[in-house]
Amino acid sequence: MTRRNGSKEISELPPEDRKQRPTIVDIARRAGVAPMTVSRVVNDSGYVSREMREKVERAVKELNYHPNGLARSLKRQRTHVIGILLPDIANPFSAQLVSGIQETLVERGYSSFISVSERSTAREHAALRAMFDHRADGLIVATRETKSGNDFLLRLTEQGLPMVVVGRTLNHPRVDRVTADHWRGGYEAVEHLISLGHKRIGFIGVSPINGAGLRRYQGYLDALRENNLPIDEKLIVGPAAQSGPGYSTQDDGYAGMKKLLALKKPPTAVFARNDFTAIGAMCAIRDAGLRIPEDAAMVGFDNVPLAAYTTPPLTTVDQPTREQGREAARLLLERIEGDKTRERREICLDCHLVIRQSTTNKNDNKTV
Amino acid sequence: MTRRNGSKEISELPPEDRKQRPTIVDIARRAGVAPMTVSRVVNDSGYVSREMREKVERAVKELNYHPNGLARSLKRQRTHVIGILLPDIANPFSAQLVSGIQETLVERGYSSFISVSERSTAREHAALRAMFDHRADGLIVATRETKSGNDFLLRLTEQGLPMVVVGRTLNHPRVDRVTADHWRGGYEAVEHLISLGHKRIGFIGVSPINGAGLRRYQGYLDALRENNLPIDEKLIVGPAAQSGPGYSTQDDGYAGMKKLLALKKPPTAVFARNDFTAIGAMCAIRDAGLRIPEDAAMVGFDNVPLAAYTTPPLTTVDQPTREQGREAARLLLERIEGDKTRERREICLDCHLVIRQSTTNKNDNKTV
DNA sequence: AAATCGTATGGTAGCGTTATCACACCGGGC
DNA sequence: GCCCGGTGTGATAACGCTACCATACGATTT
Repeated sequence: MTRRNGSKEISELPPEDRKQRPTIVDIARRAGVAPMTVSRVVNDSGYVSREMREKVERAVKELNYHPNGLARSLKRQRTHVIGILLPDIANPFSAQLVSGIQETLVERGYSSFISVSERSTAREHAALRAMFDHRADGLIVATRETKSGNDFLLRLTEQGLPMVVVGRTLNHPRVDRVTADHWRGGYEAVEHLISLGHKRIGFIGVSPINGAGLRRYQGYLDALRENNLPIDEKLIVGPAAQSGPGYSTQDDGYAGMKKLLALKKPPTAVFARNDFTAIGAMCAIRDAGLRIPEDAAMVGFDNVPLAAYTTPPLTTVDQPTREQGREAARLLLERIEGDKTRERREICLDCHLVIRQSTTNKNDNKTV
Repeated sequence: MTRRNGSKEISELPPEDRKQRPTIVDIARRAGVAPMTVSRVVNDSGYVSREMREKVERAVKELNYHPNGLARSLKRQRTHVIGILLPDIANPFSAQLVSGIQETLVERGYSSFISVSERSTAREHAALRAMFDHRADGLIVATRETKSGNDFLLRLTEQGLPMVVVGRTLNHPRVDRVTADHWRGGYEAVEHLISLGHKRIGFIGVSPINGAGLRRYQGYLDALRENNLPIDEKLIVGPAAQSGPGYSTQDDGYAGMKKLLALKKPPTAVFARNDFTAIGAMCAIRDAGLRIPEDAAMVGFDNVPLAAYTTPPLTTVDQPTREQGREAARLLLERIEGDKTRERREICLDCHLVIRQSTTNKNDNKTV
């Protein structure tokens, strides 16, 4: 009983009851071996005789020993923890991304801890700082780009923290990148509308701040251009400029669509930045007493599970989110366990259009 | 240059370039003081002269020093990290809960790391184990109850890990609990339907496994009983029994409603276990060519942001999720920083019914 | 018979912090 | 002149673990 002091508390409990978590020394004593031998058994490394191994394993079980991850990580200079930074959580995209990441990580013996920035740069900083200080072995970052966020990420990279970004950019030679081809997804969505005869096609959800970086929006612009349709800025509406990183919700969709419907010549079809925005917009159309798709067709982006259950079911662009997660984790582990300084790598996966009744009701109008 | 060996790599880089993160010793050397003094400056503890403090602060800034959280936590026996265990992530409930938790935590100087069980007990175990091994100071658990999950949680509690459960139970004298009054929420939802004249009211989303534990469902049963309406088991349909913990999605809602509509006497109103289930059910009603609420009224639970944007907007029960998060964090910190062995405490917050057009279209039929 | 090798175990030293004690200085009160 | 309390600084020893080296023994090999 050389452990701890705080003398008063000790006397209140019988010494054996003090639920101190056992350490490797406790196990060693109990099994009558050296701590080093316990370590070898627990980590299954080096030579241990059957006899010793059994003694140790018995002691481990009896005291319910689990190694202290802090001490182990400190010594090994490896935590086997990957930090995942998400913009927000209420979101099928986040869920599938995490699911894909974890799929790869668990089979390689890593755990992952998630943090959420909630569109606040202060929170983003705090989360990154916490991950860095607790020495995560690497980071997967899926937050939206901001100036100060980027600076911070670059600083961490410079300090040697391996990093992969998903669905965004970060310009650094040692930061890998995984995305889906949002440009093409947007392009095909708009081509689909054009092929249905639409000529006035709106876009909801782009804010002046980050329109340049939004590739699905660039796809929209390019599809119009290449089909010789005019780009009418009145048909492009975004969420009210806000302090945080760009984002767009059902509220923005509703408000945006109202603006479009108030125009002298409203669009006959609308491409929304994401499915939630599209859902909000569809509400506005319905509230205006108009029909979808006859009076206004709608396309979303992301193919969230709910998109099959809107009224009418939503045409949208599917991106392989889970696979992006898997690839991101793979790249990160490659860098962590292999060459930390190898040149950046980029992986771009394909999107594809899912046609439902919000653009055409030629199919019979059933959900499933 | 006493640091590290791996001799070959060293010679390839000029020694100054080795991006080793600086330690407290590096700072001490640079500032010409003892490590202890650096520690005092960094932690703002004990006596330090202005002169020393400035020297140290300069060195800290120049080398961009940040203390190693592992070492610090190991020494202090405190990580200042709280683990949050969520059932899944694609979910406004999770988002608001986390948001509330973090609100409280950041102002008290803690960080939080999230893990997701994704309805797999194996994942749940792994996540808990990782949190425990990395010595999180406490846990907030919002996963669904399962036998093996409960056992595991109880073991961790017995080992002295402070814990609060949210929206579920865990029977242990040292585990606090935060919930909303789902029973009353369910009760009021059903009373609302009864007051509109409904007599055949269905329930979607309960599986035989955990119906007993689902308090909103008990509220449904009790409301029927106390209004002398018969409980008809044919009107109660759940997701197909499955291995994992109970859950219910739009898919279950759609399938469940189809079953109900196929009955000889289908219900005139349905209470769904959650909003997503309700949304799926509404699709099934529409696909059957029926009107909401005239042919079938619908009530959900949770008041997710999307509920205001369904067709028609969904009557549902709102629970104060963010506040549950705040309370959970408060209780946990109280236990961590105060009396670790104090008796369990329970906090139950009120729900309230939000009436929209899926039960009555007397209001004018606008979304906002 | 000596050198070599695979197997088995333990000792020691640190990973990067900080609690604790030790010491040293200064001014003031007796 | 001595003691005291407040102030300032550093040395030392952990926290719990594992990399590394040292040792030891039996079985080959030369």
